[in-house]
Amino acid sequence: MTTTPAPDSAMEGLREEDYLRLDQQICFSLHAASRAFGGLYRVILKDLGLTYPQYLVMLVLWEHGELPVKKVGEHLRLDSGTLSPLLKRLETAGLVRRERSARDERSVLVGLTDEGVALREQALRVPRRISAATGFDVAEILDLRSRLDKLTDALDAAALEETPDHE
Amino acid sequence: MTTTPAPDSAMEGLREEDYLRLDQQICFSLHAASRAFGGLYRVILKDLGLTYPQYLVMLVLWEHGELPVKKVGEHLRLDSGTLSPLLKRLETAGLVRRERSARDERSVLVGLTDEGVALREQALRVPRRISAATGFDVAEILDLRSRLDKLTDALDAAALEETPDHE
DNA sequence: CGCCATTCAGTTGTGCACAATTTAATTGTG
DNA sequence: CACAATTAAATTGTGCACAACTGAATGGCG
Repeated sequence: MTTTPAPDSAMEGLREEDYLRLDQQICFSLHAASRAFGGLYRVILKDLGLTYPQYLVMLVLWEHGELPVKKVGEHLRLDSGTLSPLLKRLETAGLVRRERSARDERSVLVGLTDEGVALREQALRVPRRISAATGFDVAEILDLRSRLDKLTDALDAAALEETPDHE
Repeated sequence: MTTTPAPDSAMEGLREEDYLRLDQQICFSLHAASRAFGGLYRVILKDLGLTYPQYLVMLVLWEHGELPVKKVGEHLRLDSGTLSPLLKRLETAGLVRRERSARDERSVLVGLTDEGVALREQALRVPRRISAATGFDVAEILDLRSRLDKLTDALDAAALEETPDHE
């Protein structure tokens, strides 16, 4: 229980009740925004036959080519428990190919099939539609992105601190 | 993680390929931030025996008291498909009580048990820990919240436009 | 060299999100 | 009043997220 109090100058006058309401606001907002994004992607990606997380995996493969499952997971912050069934579905859909690495038999290399490579052409029109849907210009998007990344780093660090078996 | 690539002032000069990369950045960031938040809440809420979505439901009930399932769903943007099993688990945990409305037999009223009311005392210390973990002050949180809400509204409107059966 | 801790992918189990459907109650309209 | 349309909750089915665990392969170290 070694929580750093982080004395915020502006929070002095707030009671715990106010915190509870403020907290409600921020977690509601983030939760809602995340799901709204997922909802729009769901509609737009329906033509491609991809879900939102599947689209993220395809983006990684389009950019980096063949990768071991581990590396894909590092790019997306996902573990094998999520990726294994997801990749199996992409393989069933014919977009992705999986094979054991010869160099390291523990590792499985994930690569694109011809069909997977071809799908990139369809995907190229997705970002413009998403971008237009946000109503934000590039500067706003970049600014929001940097704030979210900063938030993510802080939250990850804090979660690590809070974890009981953290020595 | 990676630094901002070529912060061009306008979208004019961007090709579709650039869009695809930019898009990757923003959807990665939002996805990651959302899950980082979930991860921290998971750690902090473990003491209370609540998941993050369950905590959101409890916040609504602490603030508004007894409500029909429909109203809870409106506050959280969730439907009965998500809420029914979630509320059943809260009921099993002894925090929540469900009963058919006498006025409208279709409706089910969700209320807090004594135990559910009592849990609020434990929950009061959660927001301060979350807030401290973000490393953001109140002004930053409020600013981020308003941007996210604006984004959510835009995305919802766009998803509606994109829906095929939208007249 | 041989053993053991580590690493990687996969599996299992729990819970959330959401679409589509089902059932029952209510409301609106002729 | 009767009956069709609507509404509320629950159920079913798919997919994602993550913790905990399994099993196989690897690499380090005595």
